Amino acid sequence: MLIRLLVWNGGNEVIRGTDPHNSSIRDLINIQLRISEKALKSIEQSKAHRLKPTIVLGLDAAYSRKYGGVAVASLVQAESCNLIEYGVAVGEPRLEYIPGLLAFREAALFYAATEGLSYKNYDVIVVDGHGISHPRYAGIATHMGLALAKPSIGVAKKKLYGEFNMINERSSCIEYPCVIGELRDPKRDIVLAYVVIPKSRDKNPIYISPGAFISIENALNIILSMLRASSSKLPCPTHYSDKLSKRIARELDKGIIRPESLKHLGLGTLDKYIHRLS
DNA sequence: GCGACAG
DNA sequence: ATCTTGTCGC
Repeated sequence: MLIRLLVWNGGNEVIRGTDPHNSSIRDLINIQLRISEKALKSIEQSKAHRLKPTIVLGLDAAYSRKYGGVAVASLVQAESCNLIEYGVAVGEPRLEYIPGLLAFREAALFYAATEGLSYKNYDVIVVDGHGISHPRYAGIATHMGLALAKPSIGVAKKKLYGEFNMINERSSCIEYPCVIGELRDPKRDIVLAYVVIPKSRDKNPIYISPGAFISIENALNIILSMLRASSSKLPCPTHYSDKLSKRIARELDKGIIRPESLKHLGLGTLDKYIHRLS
């Protein structure tokens, strides 16, 4: 298998060999409780900093009927949104989809996609999914930030957890992207995510939350700047990963490409793929 | 018991 | 996430 089992166990290092399939739901939840403790602390300590990323990593996955999950890690230039290179990982998920436990299904594949990259000094990670706007403050973006030891941001297309609080009427939006509200924690008095209407034709909101090592304000302004440079509803890092993972999953099923050939896709840049992006 | 429920 | 044709709009 190309996928390597790997999850963050809440300690100080990534543990290899932990299999979600052989763990109880309770065990997985306990791991998240330890993760969020670390993440919330790192977010708190980041309130003084202001990160201006140069290179950003985007993570997303699609599914192939024949081979399972297809994860893509895209490296983009923050300023221009140009795709620099991307890594791919394919493998059967070790856990079914369970709301709140998505990380145990996809994080290992994301990590594997990252291993194929030749450049690893990116400044921030953008993940398709939530960060701390999660019932245990440990969404997949939080898992990835800790696993890769980098600031991480979650950009989700649907709400998972939190109480929506309107800041601006949608009708009052003059320019896009437009921040219309926030997701507040029903238990504590904190903001977990910002709700933003993108400037694309799709006016459904996206949810921006910090994963780890970054403040929510910093996470918001970074994503807002990338949304303005993108024609998509998603910021370019996850937009590239979304398009590439879906195309690769489809071509794998159609037999146009084989899993073994992805080892090559995982290294270096492939202009022919970039140009064929819709 | 009744909703809510990332990808 | 995925299953799927035509169709509305820039």
